[in-house]
Amino acid sequence: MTTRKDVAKLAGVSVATVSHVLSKKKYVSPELVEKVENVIRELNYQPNIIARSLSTKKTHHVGIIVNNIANTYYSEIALGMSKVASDHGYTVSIYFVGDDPQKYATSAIQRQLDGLFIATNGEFFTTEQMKKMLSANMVFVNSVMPGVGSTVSFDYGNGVEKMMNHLVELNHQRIGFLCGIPKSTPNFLRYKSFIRLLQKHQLPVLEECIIESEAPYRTDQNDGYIAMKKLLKTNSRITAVFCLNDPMALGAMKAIREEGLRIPQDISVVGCDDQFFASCIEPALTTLSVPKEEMGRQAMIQLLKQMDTGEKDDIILGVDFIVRDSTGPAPN
Amino acid sequence: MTTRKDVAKLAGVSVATVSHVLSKKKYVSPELVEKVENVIRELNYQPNIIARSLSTKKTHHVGIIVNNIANTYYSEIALGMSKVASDHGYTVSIYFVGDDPQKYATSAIQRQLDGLFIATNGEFFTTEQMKKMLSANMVFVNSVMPGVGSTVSFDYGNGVEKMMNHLVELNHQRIGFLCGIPKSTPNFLRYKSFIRLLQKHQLPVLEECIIESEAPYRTDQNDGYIAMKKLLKTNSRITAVFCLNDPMALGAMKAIREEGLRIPQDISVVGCDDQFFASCIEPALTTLSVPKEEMGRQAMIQLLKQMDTGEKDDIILGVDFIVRDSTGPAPN
DNA sequence: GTGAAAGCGCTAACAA
DNA sequence: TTGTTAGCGCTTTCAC
Repeated sequence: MTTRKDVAKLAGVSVATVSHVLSKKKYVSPELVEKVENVIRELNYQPNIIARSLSTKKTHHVGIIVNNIANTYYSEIALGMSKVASDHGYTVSIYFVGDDPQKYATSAIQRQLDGLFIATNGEFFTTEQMKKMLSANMVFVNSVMPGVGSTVSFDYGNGVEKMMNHLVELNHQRIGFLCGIPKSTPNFLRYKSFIRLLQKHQLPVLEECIIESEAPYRTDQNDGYIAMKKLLKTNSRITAVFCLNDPMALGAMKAIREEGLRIPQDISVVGCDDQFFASCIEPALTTLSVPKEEMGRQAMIQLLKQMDTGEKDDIILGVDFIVRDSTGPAPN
Repeated sequence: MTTRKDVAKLAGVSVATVSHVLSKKKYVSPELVEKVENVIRELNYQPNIIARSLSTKKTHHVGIIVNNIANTYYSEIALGMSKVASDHGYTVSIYFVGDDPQKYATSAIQRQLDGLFIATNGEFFTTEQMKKMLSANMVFVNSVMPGVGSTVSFDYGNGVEKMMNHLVELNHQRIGFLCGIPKSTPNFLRYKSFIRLLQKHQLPVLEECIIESEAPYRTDQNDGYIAMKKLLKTNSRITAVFCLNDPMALGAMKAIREEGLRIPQDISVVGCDDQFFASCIEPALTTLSVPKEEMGRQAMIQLLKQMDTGEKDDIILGVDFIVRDSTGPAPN
């Protein structure tokens, strides 16, 4: 490994001078600059970021904690983050929420991460743990965690409202919700909005038609399938079902078909997220569309700002409602 | 930040002793061990990995270069890697193949990554670049890159063989292939096997029915849709189509439906990867199933081995063929 | 303008 | 058995 010392020796200058031309923070005579730059090129010298980090106490390394990177919802968010991060010289590491939250917290501290994104759908860390995690440093949150750091979130409330208007227009009255995670999850906007809007439209809140999945709450197609089977077994004669996300909707559609019911003639299905397959399946899925990559981008931008100025913000990103073919008029 | 020095002072021992109890490599009297451990707990001391790395020249940090993490194919591989990595105290950072391969190479060097996985479907780096990348260190490859590092790959050849047997049994003779990436891609096993097996079964190689996508080769549902439209326009009267992956198959199915054709009565469709949606869509997709998470796991295991012993291996993972409802007898 | 040197937190060889 | 100390490669202050 070639170090700054090697460069200095070959260029006949001091190590400090090499640093100065590298950082461009101090004036160095053009002759030396050139000489040093030549040697750097010649030796193909690459500064050691680890050493720099130790000295500056800035690692330019951030982490993102996600539920399940194999879910495109999270991976697209991660993609957005990575793009912005990369443009700013940051490296991003991925931590999967697995067994032990403490483990990630520990690693994040020991690695001296400059920042951390929390992109999970539950409350995996307590505020206390969070604060400790980066010793009062910047922490990013996607699901809301007041006071700890900036937040970037989707305006699900608004999205759910548009969806409910749509369903009501189509005369749906008995509407189920495959909510995936526990109703009691803090800041569970989709759930809260769902209830609020049922009430607003004076529709019944059918408790037995709001189906939570079992831990570990994968909220994937399989959870959706199971939940929908359960919902159909209740015999509640719902005419429409809202699903936490598109994979769950996909599973739900399968369950519906297996019962010999048609979509949307017998049951309308609404998903959430507008994942890549939503427009391709048959029938194409009506869904809420959230700007996932943009969220990742915004999150990283907020992190950068927070690291720079200490300012914390709460960003809310708009949600679109996309009507496709999986919703139709309620049957009589 | 509390350092080892703080611990030493409070415990009334030397910094070395603290290290010794931490590393457990040297005997320390039980009394001191306890004293030190108490102080560590009291101060909530966390060793600084950055500093350790600088000293040991091991970062316990690996990188993975992927095409598109938003593709579950890659994200599941990443998941497998991460799990094993995490179990061994490694952190994994993700690099997205974007504009500039050089950029990742540089970052990997400067960050002193211990290892690097290359999980892309093209030849983004030359062997030369690779070698330089980690100064003859361990590099992992998913698509084959002889001599540079260990490889882990899927036995696509075998999978394609099973698939072709299936199609031939169903009397398909004119078979298309949405191959996504250029046919000329090195080690393009699926393509090579496809050709080989057509010949083996004495079926025609319909050049105009092997559709490459356009750069940047996203090989997603949209590429599949476009490619299938193109294929149908050739009027080649194919009765079956093999797709590079499941998302492309999904797009292809949409294109087929739009032309008023039925699956599988008019055209049989085969995907590849067995992604999560394959079994849920209608008709359920016949596809090659590859153990993605297992591949990630194996890759990390190989990396660990390579870092430990220097041994390089070539692992080949089996591929299953899963018959579902998107394939049926060829029409007359 | 340039360079010497202290220090970032930790490891590990060597002393005591 | 425990402690001293010289690095690891880089930054940065402060002399010269």
